[in-house]
Amino acid sequence: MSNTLTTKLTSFSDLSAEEAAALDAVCNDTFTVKGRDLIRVGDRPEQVFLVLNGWACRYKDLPDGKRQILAYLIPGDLCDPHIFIFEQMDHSIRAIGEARVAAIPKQVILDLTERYPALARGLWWSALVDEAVSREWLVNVAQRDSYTRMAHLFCEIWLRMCQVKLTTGGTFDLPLTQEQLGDTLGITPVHVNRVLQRLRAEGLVTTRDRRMTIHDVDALKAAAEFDPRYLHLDARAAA
Amino acid sequence: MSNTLTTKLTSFSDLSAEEAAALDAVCNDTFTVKGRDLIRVGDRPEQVFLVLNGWACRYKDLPDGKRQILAYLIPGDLCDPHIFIFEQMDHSIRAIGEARVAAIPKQVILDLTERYPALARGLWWSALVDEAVSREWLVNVAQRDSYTRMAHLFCEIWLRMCQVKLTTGGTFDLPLTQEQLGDTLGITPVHVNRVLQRLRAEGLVTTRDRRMTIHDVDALKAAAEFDPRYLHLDARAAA
DNA sequence: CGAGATGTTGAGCTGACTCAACGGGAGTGG
DNA sequence: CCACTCCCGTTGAGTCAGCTCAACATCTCG
Repeated sequence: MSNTLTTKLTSFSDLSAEEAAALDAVCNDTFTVKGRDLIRVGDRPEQVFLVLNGWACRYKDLPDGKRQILAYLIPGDLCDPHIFIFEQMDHSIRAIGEARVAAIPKQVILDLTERYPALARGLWWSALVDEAVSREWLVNVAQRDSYTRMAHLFCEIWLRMCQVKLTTGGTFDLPLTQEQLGDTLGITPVHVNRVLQRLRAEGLVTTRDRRMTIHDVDALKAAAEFDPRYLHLDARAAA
Repeated sequence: MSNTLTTKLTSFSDLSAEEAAALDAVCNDTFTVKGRDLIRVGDRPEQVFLVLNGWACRYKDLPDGKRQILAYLIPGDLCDPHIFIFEQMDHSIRAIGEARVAAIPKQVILDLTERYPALARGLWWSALVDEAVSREWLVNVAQRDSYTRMAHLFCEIWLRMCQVKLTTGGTFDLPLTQEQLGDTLGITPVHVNRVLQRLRAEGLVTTRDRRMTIHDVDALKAAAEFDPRYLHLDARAAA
């Protein structure tokens, strides 16, 4: 069984058996964390983390105690291979709930991308998608009301989970508390609760045991004004 | 007189005379635009643009007519050299006011970074800073009220303009309309006006003829809860 | 000299916030 | 096995930052 990163990259372009094997081999140093920081502001990481199971997030804390979640790292996500150009991290990365993570020395990544150009290209593509997602989050928070905003986030998570084949029916893991959703969307936990209730009342989603079910993806997309192009999922078809 | 990109990269690490010259030589194909798109959603650009004079911005339009500005490109800014991995742009880039721009074929960039590793590293660093800025914008819009938010934006612009030596005293070009400020900060033009008046009333800034003067940078930083670390300006000192 | 773009002001409205309370479930310790 | 506590979700009621709508003032430029 190959790792999730392989699954993700395969959605971009075919990998040879050798490349897939090289990617899998990279994950020998794995460990489990639970709700703890993997990387903290000010660190200068010498390794790259790959999420194998569970979720993590990038976030920033503000002096007044507020927190903003900048991105989710779901299985198959790599926290940036380029970061070692900076002297220090300007944000932190933390596991959400329990997560299994592989630590990969940066040299291993460098060797890998040098030997296998297809992998290099795939990782590039993946990093660019992460940037595109970040841009869309800005649009989301700045321009859409809380209802549309939350629906939009769920559509995005849905598609990303589909990409790594972690959905069954309309259901997938969503290990977030309402507070964390609030820190993602820039709204209060109280308000998250009310908006979520509306989405449930309209029959769009159900949540249960840290899992979410989307009952009508198209209806949710419509509610979210969702245009999936920014995820660049079609790279394979177009290439 | 060398171009502004050279100035910017020099703030990261020294460039040899040869490297600086190579960078300058790249800008032979220049032109002037005024408030028009350089790149549009759906395009697949085969070249990279370097802003020499004036400003440009990345932006996205929404179906309901709203617009979000995602980033400003000021002199010395390159619109990403990696974008050609994607099939199509997911946002547009437009000149703000009148701007002089150099069009650089992507192959020229590739050659340059291959021949001069120091340049490659500098461009890397610059791209990473752009990402860091984008993350901070998300924090800004999601977590800070409109007053703090606007002050924060002005602090950032101030430091970026300083980096490319485009400030004189506390004054610098700010070719933005209040509507564009609104599209940047996620607030109404009407509200931009009122917040701006408050910043003026408190003696923090003055605007006149599309130029801004900051009268007390420290006071403005305090009002903005501004922490400049995300701009990674100290790369040189730390390295 | 007219027209569109930009900036300014006033007045009323509303989406999201604050504060405060309560319920249920999971873990912990006695 | 119960009592306690903490975390998380839920609900209600009042408040406010920022919005909408609408008018008007300036300015630029053809």
